[in-house]
Amino acid sequence: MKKQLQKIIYDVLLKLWPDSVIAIEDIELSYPPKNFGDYSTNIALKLASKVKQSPMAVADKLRKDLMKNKRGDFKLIEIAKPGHINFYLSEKYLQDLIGIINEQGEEYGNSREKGEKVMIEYSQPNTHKEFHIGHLRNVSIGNTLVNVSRKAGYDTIAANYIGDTGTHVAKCLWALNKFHTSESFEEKNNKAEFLGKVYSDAAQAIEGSEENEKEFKEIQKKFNEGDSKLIGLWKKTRQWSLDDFDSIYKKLGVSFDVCFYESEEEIEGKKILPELLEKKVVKKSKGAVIADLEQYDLGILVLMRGDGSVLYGLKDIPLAIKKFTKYKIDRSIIVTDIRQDLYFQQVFKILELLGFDKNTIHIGYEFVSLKDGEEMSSRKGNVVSARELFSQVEEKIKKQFPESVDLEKISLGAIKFFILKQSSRTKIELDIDESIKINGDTGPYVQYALARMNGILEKQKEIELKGEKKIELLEHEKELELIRKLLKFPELVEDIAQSYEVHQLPYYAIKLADLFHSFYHECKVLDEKNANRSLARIELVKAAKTVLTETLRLMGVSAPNKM
RNA sequence: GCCCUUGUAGCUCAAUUGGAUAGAGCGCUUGGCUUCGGACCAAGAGGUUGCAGGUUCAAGUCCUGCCAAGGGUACCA
Repeated sequence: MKKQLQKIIYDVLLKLWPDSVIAIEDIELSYPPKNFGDYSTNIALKLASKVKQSPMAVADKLRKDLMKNKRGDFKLIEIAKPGHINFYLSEKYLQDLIGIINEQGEEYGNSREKGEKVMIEYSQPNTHKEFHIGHLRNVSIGNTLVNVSRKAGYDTIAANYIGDTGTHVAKCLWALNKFHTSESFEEKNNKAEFLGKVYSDAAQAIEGSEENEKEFKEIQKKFNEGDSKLIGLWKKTRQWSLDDFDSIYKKLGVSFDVCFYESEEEIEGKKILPELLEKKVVKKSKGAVIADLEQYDLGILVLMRGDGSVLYGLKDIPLAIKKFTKYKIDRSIIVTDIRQDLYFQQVFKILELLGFDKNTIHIGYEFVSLKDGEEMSSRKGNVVSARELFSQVEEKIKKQFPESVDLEKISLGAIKFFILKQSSRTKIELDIDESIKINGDTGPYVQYALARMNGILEKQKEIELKGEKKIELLEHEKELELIRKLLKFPELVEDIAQSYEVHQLPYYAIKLADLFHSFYHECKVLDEKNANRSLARIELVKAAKTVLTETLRLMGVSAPNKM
């Protein structure tokens, strides 16, 4: 609707003030406050000084011409102080939308193919470390972006990039050799959890002792040189972590189209280094290899240590190049912790200097900390693992609803909603008891709305409604408000694909659930005495169910049929 | 030191990216099931948007200064 309306306004502008016309995309349409219509434009305010008339005069002229072109979609076009033009959709337009939604089903809200290829890299867990609740924020955001991007018509590749090598791995290997025999760890039940523990113990042991540090450095050197025994241990333990990640992804309902590994990119990085030096994008300094980006106000990035070991940057560059050349993408999106923002600006600048001045975007989110304000750090060993969070929340929900059969769906819904609801700019201080709630603005609240819709649609099968479906009978304020919300869904998808602000999705879902609950209390759906209207209301419930289910799907949340 | 982000109701967060009367939930006060599921609904109280200036038809949003919190800033990722 938004786009059609833009076009209509544009045509009128063209006719009235051909000299002052602005680009069609610059005609802003917003959702006005309550009782000011469905759409609103401030174009008259913008145009007033250009055409040297008062905003209200401009608005009034526009309105008169718009009235002639409005067709049946709008019942009213008004102007309001200081120069807003407000559009009120007709009841018929809203009623007809229900038929459109029910016809399109889950495809409602899909945009046309945009012909643009996008890769979204997210998750990026480290092997040999615990998968903790901070990683959950990354996965929730990344997966939502992928789903939204696809729905908005972009050819989207979901990518993972696993940190399977580096200092943390060497530390873990050192500790495994020193403190554990192979028999002792072969029989562990949760091997990934065990590895995480070994890693944090190792980190602390090395920090506190020079002797340990020396030993570890030797192991690290041997590992980097390809010592066969260490490589064997690395391969085995690495697989434990990878298996663990797979099971977590499965539980979360996310999947990746491609998976990159740091151990592989490290080799590529070494290969590409001579070329980088030759092109003078990087240089040697103080024994290390650096990119001096001071002239761009981006400081200095170290790509290779003095001892010849490869740092993250030298792996990310060949990876980025691969994304653009091998996968032929037009836009590259990387989701990580906000603390890496400068780092990625540096990497993107280096890519630009190499001639890859493509569309590269870093989406940073603030980190998750624990309630006491202490930062989670797997090095310190004070992390709350994702699994621990799952089981604690499930337990909590089980206590509340002992009869529920879909604890997993409900608790995952609660967790993902809680995480996604906050804009990526805010820090999340997590207190499991306080944070993951089940009433109010939460996942379960929305799931409950869906369960009610299901309840109605199930019950409908048991009764006989003798009548004729008359969609024009939907004229109750609550019905129309609900439809108005459904109308906005496609525009929301399009918005998020542009702004990457995934938190709008849970807010939309909550508002939609809200309007449904409110409708539910005011309007009885199944009413044999009013069969015609009942049949129409069933169509509305179906449409609401479709849109709400689809909204949740974008967030990676599913809802139980019964709660 | 320099750079970035944040500061909105008692608490946790929104605000269509410069638009109209700054909105939700939790908590608090009150009301609602002989009814399609009360994990719900309806109503109320609660605000100098950190402080002070500036820009314009219009500022929570932009610019300047200050205060407070967090992060980044050459060998972590």
